[in-house]
Amino acid sequence: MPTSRTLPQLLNDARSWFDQALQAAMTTAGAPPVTPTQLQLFAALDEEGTTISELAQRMGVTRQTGHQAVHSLVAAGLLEQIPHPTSDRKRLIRRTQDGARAHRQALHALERLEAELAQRIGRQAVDALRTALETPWGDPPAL
Amino acid sequence: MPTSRTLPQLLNDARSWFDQALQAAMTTAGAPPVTPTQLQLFAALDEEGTTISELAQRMGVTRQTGHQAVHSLVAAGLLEQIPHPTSDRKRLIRRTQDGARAHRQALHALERLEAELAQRIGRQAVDALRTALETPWGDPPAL
DNA sequence: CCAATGTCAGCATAACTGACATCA
DNA sequence: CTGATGTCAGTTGTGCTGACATTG
Repeated sequence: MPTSRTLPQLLNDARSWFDQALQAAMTTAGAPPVTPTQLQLFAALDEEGTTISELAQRMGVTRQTGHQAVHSLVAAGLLEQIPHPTSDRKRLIRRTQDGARAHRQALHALERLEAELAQRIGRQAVDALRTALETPWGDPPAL
Repeated sequence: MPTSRTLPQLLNDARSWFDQALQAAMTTAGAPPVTPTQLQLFAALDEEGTTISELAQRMGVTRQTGHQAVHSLVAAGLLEQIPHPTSDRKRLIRRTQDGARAHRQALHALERLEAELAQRIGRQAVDALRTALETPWGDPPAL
């Protein structure tokens, strides 16, 4: 018996489980395939609209990476860029109607997945998982 | 207050925490930078040597992806390919001495990281995390 | 002039599929 | 011949850095 699998591996497998299931759920629902990365972008948006720079900061990626992610979602018709009310330099990112719908569908699918997981490994285990992950871990240590 | 972050996001953040810390620990130790992906490859090896196809199966990736990962580690001097005793077609992958050393260092770093995490969020929370992740989740549901 | 913002272009990594030679 | 194996080549997705125009 080899030593137990490492936490990074286990975390990765868990993430993959959700990724695959979310993809499957969205495609069978005929919805645009929203990846968890894109879902994270949607979650970082607010209702009034958000600039790309602000969005990138919230997601913890560079401005350019944010730009690219937004660009592909604009191309897919799920986001739109509108002029900023007070500044010509800034442009606000907003969900289109299709985007808002896809966002709701994805969130709903995740809720069902979490419920399904609770049935499989126990509600208590899922809650403990959430709790451990939601507790702030602080900066990665240098040791 | 927006609804709580999704589990895939939380899992991703946790994985990133380990990734960054492991990278930092290895480079400050002067060791070859072993990514968690590469660590997973090492974990899939057995002592006698393993074929690329077998390795890829254990990692859950394609044969070609496995080949590529092995190739870069051979180039880095951490793995070597030796002829198979009974078949000319197969070639066995083994760790070099450097590879075995880097592997041990990485595993040790992860142990210390897990201990550090236990100090920050509690041993109980870390144990619960492990337990929830180690419980078999089954196949991703189709819903 | 300076700093923030958006954008374009290019690079790196890690996954994938396709194609092909080889050998049990 | 067939199937498994190793390999090469190309594509995709997602992150990065660098460079540049625009504008407050």
